[in-house]
Amino acid sequence: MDKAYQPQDIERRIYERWESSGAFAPQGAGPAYCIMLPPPNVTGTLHMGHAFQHTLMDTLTRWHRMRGDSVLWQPGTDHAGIATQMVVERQLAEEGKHRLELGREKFLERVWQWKGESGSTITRQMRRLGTSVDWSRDRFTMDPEMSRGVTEVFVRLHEEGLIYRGKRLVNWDPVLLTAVSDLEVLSEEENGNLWHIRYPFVEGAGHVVVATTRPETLLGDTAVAVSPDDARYRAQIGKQLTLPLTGRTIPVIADSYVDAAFGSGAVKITPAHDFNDYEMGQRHSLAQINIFTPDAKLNENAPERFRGLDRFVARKKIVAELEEAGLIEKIEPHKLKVPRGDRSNAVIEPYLTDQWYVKIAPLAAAALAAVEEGRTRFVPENWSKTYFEWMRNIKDWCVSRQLWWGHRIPAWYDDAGKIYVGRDEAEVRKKHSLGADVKLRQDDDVLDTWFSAALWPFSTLGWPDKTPALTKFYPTSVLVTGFDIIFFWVARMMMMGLKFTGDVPFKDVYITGLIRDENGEKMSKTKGNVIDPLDVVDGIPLEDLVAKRTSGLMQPHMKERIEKATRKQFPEGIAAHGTDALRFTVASLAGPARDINFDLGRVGGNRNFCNKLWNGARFVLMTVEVDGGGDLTGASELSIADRWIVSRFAAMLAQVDSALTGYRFDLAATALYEFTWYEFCDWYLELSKPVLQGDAATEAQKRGTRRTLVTVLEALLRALHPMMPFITEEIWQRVYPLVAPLLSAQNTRAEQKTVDSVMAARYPQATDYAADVEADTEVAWMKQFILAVRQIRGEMDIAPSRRIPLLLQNASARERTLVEKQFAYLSRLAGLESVKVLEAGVATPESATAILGELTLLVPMAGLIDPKAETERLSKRIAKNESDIGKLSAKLGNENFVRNAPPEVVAGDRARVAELTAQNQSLKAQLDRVRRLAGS
RNA sequence: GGGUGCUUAGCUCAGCGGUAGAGCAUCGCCCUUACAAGGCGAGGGUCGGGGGUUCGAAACCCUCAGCACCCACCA
Repeated sequence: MDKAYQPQDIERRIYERWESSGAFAPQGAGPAYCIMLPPPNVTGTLHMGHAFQHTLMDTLTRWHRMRGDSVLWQPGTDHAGIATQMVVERQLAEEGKHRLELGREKFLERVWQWKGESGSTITRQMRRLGTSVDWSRDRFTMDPEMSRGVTEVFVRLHEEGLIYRGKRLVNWDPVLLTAVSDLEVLSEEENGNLWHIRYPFVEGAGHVVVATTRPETLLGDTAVAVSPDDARYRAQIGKQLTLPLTGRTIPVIADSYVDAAFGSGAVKITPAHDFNDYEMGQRHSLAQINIFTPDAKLNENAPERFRGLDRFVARKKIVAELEEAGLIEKIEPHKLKVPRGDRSNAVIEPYLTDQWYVKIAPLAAAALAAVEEGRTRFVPENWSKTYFEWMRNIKDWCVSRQLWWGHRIPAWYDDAGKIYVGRDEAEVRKKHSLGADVKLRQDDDVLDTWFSAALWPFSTLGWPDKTPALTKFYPTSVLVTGFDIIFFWVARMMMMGLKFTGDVPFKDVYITGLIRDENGEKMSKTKGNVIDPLDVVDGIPLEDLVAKRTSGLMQPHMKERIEKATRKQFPEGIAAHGTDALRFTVASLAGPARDINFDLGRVGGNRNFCNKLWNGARFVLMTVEVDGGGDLTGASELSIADRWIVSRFAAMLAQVDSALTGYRFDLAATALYEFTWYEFCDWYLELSKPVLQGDAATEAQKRGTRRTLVTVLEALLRALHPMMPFITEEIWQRVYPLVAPLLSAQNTRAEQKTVDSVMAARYPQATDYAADVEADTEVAWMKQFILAVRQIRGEMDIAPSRRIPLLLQNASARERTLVEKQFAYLSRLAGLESVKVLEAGVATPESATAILGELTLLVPMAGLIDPKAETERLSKRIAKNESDIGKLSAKLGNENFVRNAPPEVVAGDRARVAELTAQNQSLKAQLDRVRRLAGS
């Protein structure tokens, strides 16, 4: 084995072997366990959020697989309608072309071509992360089988009256020229104005002042509304006003929606261009005058001089004309929420169009009930509140999009405009007895991408057919996803799943935090703070990183700032850390927090952890192979340290099990890390050396230790494997042959005599290993003993190579026995030359002192220790003890504490005070002696 | 306007009713044949402020402040 862990050599080779072995597909007859991979955009690339969530899913998948479950992790990609279409349109624009010139068919060819070129990027990247999905079942949302499910759902919902077509206001994106759903509109506060405009009365003098943020929509006004309770306007209700610039006459109406306290208390009503006004228009039977073209220019319903003007150009012109006519009362600066499309960033226009809607209330009711009844559980639990809140206020879902890339709506129109919905044209003709003479035209629109995504948990399993996979794996076990798509996706899968399968799509929804940069900022290309997970894995030189972050920026002026920040943050680029270090890091970041700040330093720490594991394994292999010749089957005897590490291992496994069961990947990672480094490497490997390297131990004792070394290591590799698949596989391949002859049948999967990969081995169970209280206690004492000596050595700057003599005072019978029995351990780990037990009353040389219970440890100072340094050390210790004694005594002096606290707590504190007091007594005596020495 | 989180060591985060923890960074001694990507020691926090419950609060309750996010039709 190399001296240091070199991940890049190992990872690719191992992944290829796993994949080609077919081990990612469901195996065996164990209970079904299934995770649906949230399908990434087929033309996208892997970002840190994917790396994070995929690691968690892979950890669960591998863990359950090793526990003997029949595991399906279903992969796939999403066609991502708008996003993908925009990319291809941009490519065309660079060639000076537009999709309308190409026509639908040619354009779609281009998109498929692009999908073919870039579609494998993300799946390739996923392989680098070790993702153990069942690639043989890979799906794409626009595969024929997936599309069949989409059509089926649409037709059935339509047959039940749960899909309808309606003309109403939708969120219209005037740049993309399509309707979008409520969720795809983001409202940000922006600076604007509140224009107070005078609308003169038709009869008589005077006017009503209306306040508006959108003066250009005045041209579509069909009323002015006031509050019925507003005394100022009571007399004007019912009167007619002259709508400026148009000469039209509109009425003053009363509606309780109007807030008398806002603006002027009078609101212009434009039913065709505002959601509230639309509803008020319905209540008062007002006309709807659409004044915009689809790309938000004024249309033929506007006075001629405004026609063809963009809405914002028209706004200026209208305000200018009003001002000229003396109709502007005042203009106030005003902050308002501006709705923008999440993809185009264009200001969204409420616009009257015909669209397809899903009637959501009946679907939502079932989805609400399922979570209320606990059939689906959110983890952490409080996300269910967010889900409830949205579900209770949900509105009908506009599912049609005026795009080309997506599932075309299965509806046909005849020349009279009559609509027929069916699985295909033939079915429609047959069902409605339409002869060949009737011309039918399919709806041009496609479905919202989230419509097909909503079917993912069952469409991927073969629905509408009743496939074995569907029966076995639905409902799936857990959905792992971010809170940002609870509404977009989770809620919709719940509704569709319940509707079409009668059961929830998943039992658990584990909501992860969102990965941000180290300052808590969202990672984005615009901010230039993106860290590509594969750059963390493979490393990237500074210049390449700068180039990557500053190329293709939407806002070129940010370039300089991004470059500067990048050079400052990564003066030497990013080092290669390997996949396992990245995976272990993101797993240990997966705590309950909602925002997760990605800290490269922690990946570095975990790369070191990999190296530690690597070298620990190297030690084990070297000692076992060299010393034992690999023969571990003979008679063996376990040392106290052997029994201890096994006992500790059992405790760690129990922790990991409960952590992973509760989706606390962070706690599982911590338990594994601490055991591996602090117990196995720091203590056990060191404790094994006196046994293996000396002549004192018998062959059986040596064999016992070698066996323990290698069997615990082998099981530890299995325990670590779900989070760190590559390094554990690489080491396991070398370790397993040594332990295979020793493993009982229960340690391999029942159906396999031997396994050729750690991913197919059985996950170690706490109950397979013996807890050993005696060993725990004894080793704990030895550790205390060794640490006490080490502390003196450390603080006195005694070189590690210098062996020192040690004297013991007040040793109890048990301590004498222990010291004698464990002398080899103690002397080796504490660097002792000798240990001498002093009888009571024997004079002691000047020494540095440590106290362990009753026992006093003395390191003679001659030639080793500076009396002044020892004075300081003792004083510090005494002061600390005194402060502790003070606190505890105060507590014990409170009779309420003594009366009410559990007896064991009180007794514990009392014992502690007694111990500290005794300790300080000897320390003080010692201090006096050393002081005299220092003074002389 | 509703709702949800967060505030613990210089930085990034665990702990969630009984003596303040980890990683990284810092300081000291060590190239002790598993590992210098390391070993052994050390320093560093009145757990955002205030109040309450309790024998005991970083943890539970109230309140204030700051930060972040989500939802909503105030023109």
